[in-house]
Amino acid sequence: MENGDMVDRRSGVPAFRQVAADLRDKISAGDYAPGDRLPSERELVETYGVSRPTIRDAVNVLRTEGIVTAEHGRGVFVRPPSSIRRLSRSRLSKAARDRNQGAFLADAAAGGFMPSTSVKIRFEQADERVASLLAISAGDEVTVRDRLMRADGLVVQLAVSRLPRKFTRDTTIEQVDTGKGGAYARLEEAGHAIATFAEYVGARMPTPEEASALQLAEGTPAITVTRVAYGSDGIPLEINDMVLPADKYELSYEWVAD
Amino acid sequence: MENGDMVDRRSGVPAFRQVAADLRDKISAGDYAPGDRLPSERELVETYGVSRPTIRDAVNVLRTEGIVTAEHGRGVFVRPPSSIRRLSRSRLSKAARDRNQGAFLADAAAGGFMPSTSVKIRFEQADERVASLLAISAGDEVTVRDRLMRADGLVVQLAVSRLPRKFTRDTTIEQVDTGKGGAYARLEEAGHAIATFAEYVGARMPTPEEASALQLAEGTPAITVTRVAYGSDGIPLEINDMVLPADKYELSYEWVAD
DNA sequence: TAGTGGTCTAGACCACAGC
DNA sequence: CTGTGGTCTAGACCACTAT
Repeated sequence: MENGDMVDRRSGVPAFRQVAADLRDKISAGDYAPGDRLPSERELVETYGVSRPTIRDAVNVLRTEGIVTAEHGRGVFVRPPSSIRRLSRSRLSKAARDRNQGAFLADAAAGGFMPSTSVKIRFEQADERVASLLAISAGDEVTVRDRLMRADGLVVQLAVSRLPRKFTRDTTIEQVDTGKGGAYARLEEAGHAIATFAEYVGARMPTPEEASALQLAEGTPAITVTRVAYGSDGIPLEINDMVLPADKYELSYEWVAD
Repeated sequence: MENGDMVDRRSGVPAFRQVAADLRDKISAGDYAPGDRLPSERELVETYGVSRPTIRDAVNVLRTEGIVTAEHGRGVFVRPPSSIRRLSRSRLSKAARDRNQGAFLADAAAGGFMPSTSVKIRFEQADERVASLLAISAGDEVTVRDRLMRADGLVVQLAVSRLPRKFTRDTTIEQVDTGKGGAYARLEEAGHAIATFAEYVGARMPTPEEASALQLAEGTPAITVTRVAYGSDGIPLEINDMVLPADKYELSYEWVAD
């Protein structure tokens, strides 16, 4: 900032935005490196010549942008870029599925972290969206497997899997432990081998529940993935709604041209 | 909220979070429907028995969650769910490429909107990341096509495409108008047909520049897509960094199992 | 104990929208 | 003109961290 770091009162730009922009510039210029503590709010009050609420507004801009985090009693710190784990989708190979219990554990094996999951089973009636994706009627019964995946103890993924109940009756899919090969193996035994997958990827800000479950820092979006598994006859067998922390994951897809 | 909508001072939960939670609940319960105006901040002051800055803190929580937007002089409104356009990746078919100038125009044709793009050409030296993705040396010259895509006048996508300059010299790829079939057609004419694609999908909060270019409302993340196009010999020919508004797009991928 | 961020107040004035 | 959100002040007290 030019004039001894004071804000320009005549520029028309709100003071808190000027301060935010100045701090942002200093961070990207390396004046404050990742992990560094910013000057305290009271120091910034002196530096910029504005009141503390104004400084807090400025810092909040950077917090919601995800470039700093505040720690109560300690200070405000420049967020180090978090290491991104690349999840290769399009690779739910049968071999990998046979070895263990599904995509997440396959990813774990590849990523070298200690996985654990908790599962809750419930049954519900398909709403509009679920019915449409599963090609059943709204109100039809679906089996719901609500999962919480941990890597080295940290929750890293929420996944809710839904299958038409007509495909899961009298199978271990309706139990917590689906057995070797997971739910897909049980479906195959029942004559419903998976033939194709579709995934729909989006992003949004997390709900408060998701934010606390995934321990998301402020300013961290969630990646949403809806995977639909189809049988060889094109019938949808399962939809899986996943929520991932956007600061930890990147999805990768590969395909051949034409 | 229970006690005549006043906040509970003894609960330990900050007043602004109680107000935010109450408003959030009322919105999801339908008391305030999409498009509805919330009570004015001064009315909420009376309702909850807190000061106006506290009300503003509460409303800001909802704004950064993307569930309301404030309009100066008019009020705070419940954000209607925006219509999501589904972009089918894995479908950059040669036929579609031949018909026009690339993936965006193909999407436009499918989506039924009026597309327009502006392009800036520049040349730069590959940084670490670009060099690694393009399998060249850091510092090698790359041709950069910086694009801004509009649909019906609105900016809906930023895309920066980089190719090793050794592949673009003496081609129209180094000009604004690449000609029929786009850059991929020119590459193919030069003996570099595209064989495979890879895409890496992530999400993050937009930079201020991206937010204003894409006219993103507060609390709207950006989806980032990095597409790498490979030749038949496995050599990377192009990387394309795209930024999309997460409230308008969903990406779809399909593949066959095994 | 001292320093940090977290919360909150009771105002004030400004800029914009709409009648 | 009135009502709306946007900005800002000058404090106060609390809760947490570190020494």
